[in-house]
Amino acid sequence: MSEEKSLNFIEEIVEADLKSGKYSSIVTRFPPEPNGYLHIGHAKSICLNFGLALKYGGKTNLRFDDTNPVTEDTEYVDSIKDDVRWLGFEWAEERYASDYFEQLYGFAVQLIQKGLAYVDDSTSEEIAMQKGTPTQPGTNSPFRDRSVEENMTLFAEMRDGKYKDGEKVLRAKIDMGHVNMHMRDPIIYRIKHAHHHRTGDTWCVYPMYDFAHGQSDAIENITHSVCTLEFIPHRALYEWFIEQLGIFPSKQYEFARLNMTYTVMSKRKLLQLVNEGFVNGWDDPRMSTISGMRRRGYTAPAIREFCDRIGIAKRDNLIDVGLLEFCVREHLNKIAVRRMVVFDPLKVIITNHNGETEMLSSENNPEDLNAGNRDIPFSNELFIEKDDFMEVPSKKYFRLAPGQMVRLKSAYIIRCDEVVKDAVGNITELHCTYIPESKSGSDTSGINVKGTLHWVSAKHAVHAEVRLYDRLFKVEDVGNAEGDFKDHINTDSLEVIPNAFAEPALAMDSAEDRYQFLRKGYFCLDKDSTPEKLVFNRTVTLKDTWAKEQKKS
RNA sequence: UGCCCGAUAGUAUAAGGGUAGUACAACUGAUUUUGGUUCAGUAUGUCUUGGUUCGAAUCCAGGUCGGGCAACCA
Repeated sequence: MSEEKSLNFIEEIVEADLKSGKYSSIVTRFPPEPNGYLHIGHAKSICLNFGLALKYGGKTNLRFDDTNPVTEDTEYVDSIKDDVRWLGFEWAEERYASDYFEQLYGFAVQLIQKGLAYVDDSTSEEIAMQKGTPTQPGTNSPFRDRSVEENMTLFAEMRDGKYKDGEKVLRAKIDMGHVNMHMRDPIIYRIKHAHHHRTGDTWCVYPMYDFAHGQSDAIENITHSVCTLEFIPHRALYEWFIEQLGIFPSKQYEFARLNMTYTVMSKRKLLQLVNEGFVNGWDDPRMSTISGMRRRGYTAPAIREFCDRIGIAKRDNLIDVGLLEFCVREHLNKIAVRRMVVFDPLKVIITNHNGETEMLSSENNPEDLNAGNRDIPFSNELFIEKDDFMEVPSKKYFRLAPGQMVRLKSAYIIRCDEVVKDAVGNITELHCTYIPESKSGSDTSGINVKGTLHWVSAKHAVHAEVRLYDRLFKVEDVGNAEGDFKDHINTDSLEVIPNAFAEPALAMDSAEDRYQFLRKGYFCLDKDSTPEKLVFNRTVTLKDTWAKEQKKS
C-alpha cells in the first residue's frame, strides 16, 4: 500500500508550513460570488480547498464574496450551497463578506487616519486617465492630498447617503507610479444605492473586492487563500492592506483555472446561454454547471475523481472533456443497473415460438453480482434496434443479417429467415426462428455466435422518452476560437427520442438509480419524468469501438 | 515596449543534480452472452542557445513562444 502520490505545489507549501511549525493546522475557504451557478471549474477549486483541509487536518469555510449588490442574489446562494453539499463537502462555517461590512468600514477609517486613503471626487473616466498604462506611470489625483479630517468627514457623508452613485470614491493612497497597476491608488469603496441581498438598505457604500477579500481571509484566520492565476497582480495589494491594517497574515496562492474542450466556463457566457435560450436553464444537462452535470447523471464521486486526476499547476491548460467522461463511465460501470431499451425499433417475429410469455432472468450488473437479477419477459414478437440488422452486411458486421444468427442477451440464439418489406421496399419486420436449446444459462446448442443484441418483448414493452445529449460546441477550444463563442454552438446537441421501448423492469425503479441501457450508454431519470411518462437523460455513451471501426472505412 | 506568470508525448500531470514516469486519448492483440468491462502490449515528450557539473527536465544567463496586467466586477 505504498501509494506515493506526488504532491501538487500547494500541498507542498502546506506541508512545509506545517513542518516548520508556522501553523499547526490550516484553514482554507471557498469564496464564490453569488452571481451565478457553480461550474466544473469551481468544482476544481472546491475539491482543492476542501481537499486540503481534509488531507492536512483543518477546516474550510464557505464564504460568499457578496460585495456587489447589483449582481448578487439569494437564488445563487442557495444553488451554490446545494452544489457544494452535493459534491460531498461540508464547510466549517458559512460566512459572507457582508457579515464584515462594519468591520471593513472600520478598516477604511483606519487607513484614512493613517493618511493612507482619501476621498476622490474624480469621475471614473478621470480616474482611468490618472491610472496611466502598463508602460507609463500614472498621475496623482487633484484630491489626493485632502486632509485626514476632510477625508473623515467626506467618507462619513458617503456612508450617510449624502452623495449619488459615482460622485465620490475612497481610494488607497499608495503610488501612482507603481509598476503594478493595482497599486496605483486603487478604489476601495464606491457608492451604490442598491438593495443588498442580505444587508438590505443598510449600506450605500460597498467595499471593492481588493478591500474585502484579504481582510475577510484575515478575519477568518485563513492560512492558505487559494485563488486563480488572474489574481496574481492583486497579491501585492492583498499583502499591503494586511500589513497596513496589522491583521492576520493570510497568504494568497494562485493556480491555473480549469479549461475544458468543447465547453465554456465563464459565468458571463453561461448566463448568456441561459438568457438567450440556447439551453433550458442553468441546470440544462448540456451545461458545464454542477447542477447541469448532476441533472445529466454525472456522479459526485466521478467529478471528484476528475478533479483529482487533472492536477493543480500554474500553466494554462485545456483538459480533454473525454477525461471527465472517462471518470463518469468508470464510476457508472460499477454502480449502474443494466436494462434493455430499444430506441429505433425493428419488429422481429419468432415464427417457431407459441407466443406464450416466458420469464427470463438477467443480471442487474455483471460488475457487481450483489446487485442481483431481474426478470425479463420473452415472447414471439420482439423489437430489436434497426441498426442491428443489415440486409447486406459489411465485412466485420456481426449482428443480424439474412441467414445469420445472433444471441439475444439473456435469451436465445435466433436466425433470420426472412425479411419482410412494404410496398416501397422499407423493411417492416424480420421473421426469425429461435433455437430452444440455446437458452441463456443452459445452452446445449453448441452454437457460437459473435454478436449479442439487446431486445424487448413488444407486448410487454413500456414507453419512455429518451434525451440524447452531445457536446454543446463544435470546436475544441471555444475560448480561443474565431468570432463570437455562440457562432460555434452545436445545434444538434439535443436529440429527443419520444418513444423508446423499454423492458418493464425500468418502470419500477427509483429516481436515484443510474442505468446502463445495454449497448447504448448510461442514463438517469430526468426531473421531467412522471409515472405516466418516463423521461431519461443520456449521461454518457458507452465507449464505441464499432463506431470507430466504421469511421475508418 | 514596462512588469508578472508559465513552457515535459495529442491532452494533462510527475521526476526537486543521477534510468524521463503515470493517466486520458491513439494503435495491436487476448478475454467477453454488452463491438461495454477486464487484461497484455506498442508508439509518441523535456521550447531554444550557451554556461556550471563526472552528470541538467531540474541550477545560472540570453533568446523564443504562450498567457496576464489600465472595470466605481469578482
